[in-house]
Amino acid sequence: MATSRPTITDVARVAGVSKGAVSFALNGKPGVAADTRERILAVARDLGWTPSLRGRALSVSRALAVGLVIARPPETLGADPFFASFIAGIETVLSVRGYALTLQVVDDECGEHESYRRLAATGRVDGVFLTDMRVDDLRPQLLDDLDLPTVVIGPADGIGPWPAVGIDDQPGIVAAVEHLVALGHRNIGHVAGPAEFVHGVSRRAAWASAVTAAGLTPGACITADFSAQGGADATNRLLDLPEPPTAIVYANDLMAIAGMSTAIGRGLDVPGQLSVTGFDDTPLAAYLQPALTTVRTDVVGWGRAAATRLLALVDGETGAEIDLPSPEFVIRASTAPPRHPGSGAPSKDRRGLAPIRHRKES
Amino acid sequence: MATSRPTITDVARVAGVSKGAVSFALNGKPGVAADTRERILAVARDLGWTPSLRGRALSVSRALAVGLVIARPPETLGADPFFASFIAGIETVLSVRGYALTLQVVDDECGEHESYRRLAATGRVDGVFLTDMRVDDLRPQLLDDLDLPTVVIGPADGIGPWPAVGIDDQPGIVAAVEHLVALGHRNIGHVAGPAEFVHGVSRRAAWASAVTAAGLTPGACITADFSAQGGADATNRLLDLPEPPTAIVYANDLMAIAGMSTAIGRGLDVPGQLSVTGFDDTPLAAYLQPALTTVRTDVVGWGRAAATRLLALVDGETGAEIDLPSPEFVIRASTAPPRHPGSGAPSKDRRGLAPIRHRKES
DNA sequence: GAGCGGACCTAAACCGGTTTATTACCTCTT
DNA sequence: AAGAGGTAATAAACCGGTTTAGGTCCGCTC
Repeated sequence: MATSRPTITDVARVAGVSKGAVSFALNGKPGVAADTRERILAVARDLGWTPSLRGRALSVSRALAVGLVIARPPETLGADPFFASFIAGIETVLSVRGYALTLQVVDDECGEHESYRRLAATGRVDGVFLTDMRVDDLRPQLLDDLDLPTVVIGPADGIGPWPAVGIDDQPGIVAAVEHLVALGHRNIGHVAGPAEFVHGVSRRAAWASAVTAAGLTPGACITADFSAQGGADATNRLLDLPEPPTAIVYANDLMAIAGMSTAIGRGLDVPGQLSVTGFDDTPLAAYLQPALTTVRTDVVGWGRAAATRLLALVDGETGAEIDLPSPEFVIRASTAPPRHPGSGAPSKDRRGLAPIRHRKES
Repeated sequence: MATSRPTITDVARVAGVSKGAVSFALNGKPGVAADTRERILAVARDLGWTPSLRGRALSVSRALAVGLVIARPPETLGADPFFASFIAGIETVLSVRGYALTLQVVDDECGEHESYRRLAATGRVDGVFLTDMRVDDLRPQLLDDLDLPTVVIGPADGIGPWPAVGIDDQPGIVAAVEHLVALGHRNIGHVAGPAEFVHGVSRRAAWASAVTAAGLTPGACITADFSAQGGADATNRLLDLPEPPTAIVYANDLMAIAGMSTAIGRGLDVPGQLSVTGFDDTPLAAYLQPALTTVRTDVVGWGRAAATRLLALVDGETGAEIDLPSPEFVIRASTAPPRHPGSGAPSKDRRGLAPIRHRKES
């Protein structure tokens, strides 16, 4: 059994100096002669000393960790590519600063508040990321009361005075609508996320205004829940309408894929009879049949930016606004000109022969 | 600005007793008279006292946190439903014990070792979960050397003496093969995960032995990388064979979905001309066209069991082996009897009319 | 040569808990 | 009445760092 790791006291004893001197030397602070500093560093290296996080955390009154609380049912969480990339981005920043990420996954909104309270009360983290912002979200106020530095993940507008790092959803949705309009679609529907979420309503608003801006009246819109089941149901309802849309803009990929499958299951040709766009660019999107036209955002960069901002806040700095690249619209095979009434029904084989219309494709 | 939280010293002062007495009272230890205990607890409640994790962690020489290091590219990570559910399961156990989960996401295997070393050296965690086990994995030995309690996530056999919590992959794959054989398939191919991963080789072995057990010779097997791209490529190679398989067992859903789309893109009818099975039961699987026949495991329960075992190890107990339910085979629409040469090509509409063969479907 | 300032280093306090050693006091034996 | 044994509570050490308050020695100034 390995004897426990050396402490700063061991280093001091071996080097023949005081604890304080060792601390100064190791942190590059003045008050230690050059040769003494060398000696101390050498001893620390020989002994294989590394600072104890616990000792340091207590001493500096910092947790040296930040928190991310995710309140989602595992089903929609598992199919969402966002968090994996986002966390990967966060880590790149945290790791070089010696910070760690504490993750909590809770069921409901109530558990989420409880989770934040406990993180704050026990001093487990120095700050948190706030995701899945809701309209009139109570959490920023809660975290303000708890004195916990917070970075809101999402666009800054409309959420009040709290610091936010986000990518504006709208250009992506607008690009999708404009693309569909250019293809000749005149009846463009939308499957929205829940109205309680900011990214649900903002994407819906972007769809509506882009359609209006094109001189068209918005088609039908059905609010779903970002889940596969929700996407499938919403699609059925849209296609059951007397005048079903010829194109549907979905608020995320998961619903888009389920919707696309639903349409195909009903015997429709996609994109011949129905064009479909998603949002997220799931790893799967490019490998579906037909490949999904969607909106891609630099989620890793987003995580990096959010972490940078949060650490700045923790350090007491205001932290400058960080600009993120706009989302990128990726055109694949799930969108095409609408089949005009009277034109013959193209065979399904058309899919394989669809002209390459990729504007960008990694 | 809220004055900082009350400490145990504050409670002691207000209650008119010593720090030690407060500590005893709060932890239910003997040596405190009943009425004194009452008084102390009342004061603590009034002051809104909560123990400082940092103070306690230093004092008991525990981090009160466990770690999970994930070494995967964000692309395959984002599309894998495993971790979301797994982490959700872990949390249910950790939260009631006051433990937290520290998550690290790293790029490569090298970064992973570095990550573990740092977690151990700084004392950031009391134990770790080990996922994505490789054949001849060096990590258990490393963690043994680092004196960090470890629970291997995966079947216990073949990984040496280390404690493991896992679900045996094999029954699921065997069920898939038997199902396909029962449908009349005689040439069953496999798209495997990388040979370096335990769950890659074990699923492959299960496929091979099940096919052999059925009195058939295993069809072609192509090793891919669990990614969508890999699944698509492997599928193309299988279908380019002189005698392509009539059914393919994929080692995970992501490859199965990409493979199924590839087949459809080549003009094949699924399941008419090619049956497909996956593994994982992604939230999307049930909503594809055709819906994917796959293997579902209780990943949340798995996470719970792993966390229970790890906390037991951290407490110095050996921790009993925990039995997990066998995976469940979910039959959907991507599997059907092979079309015999000479029989007419059924129309695609057949899909919608496929007989209900669901054995279990939530 | 007393006074001063700076460089270098030590002792000790501190962060907020837990735990051990010790003391005060009470009761029961013998 | 002295000693044993138990209970209730306190003081102090401890976990491993950081940081402040001093203290010593040195050269420099006037």
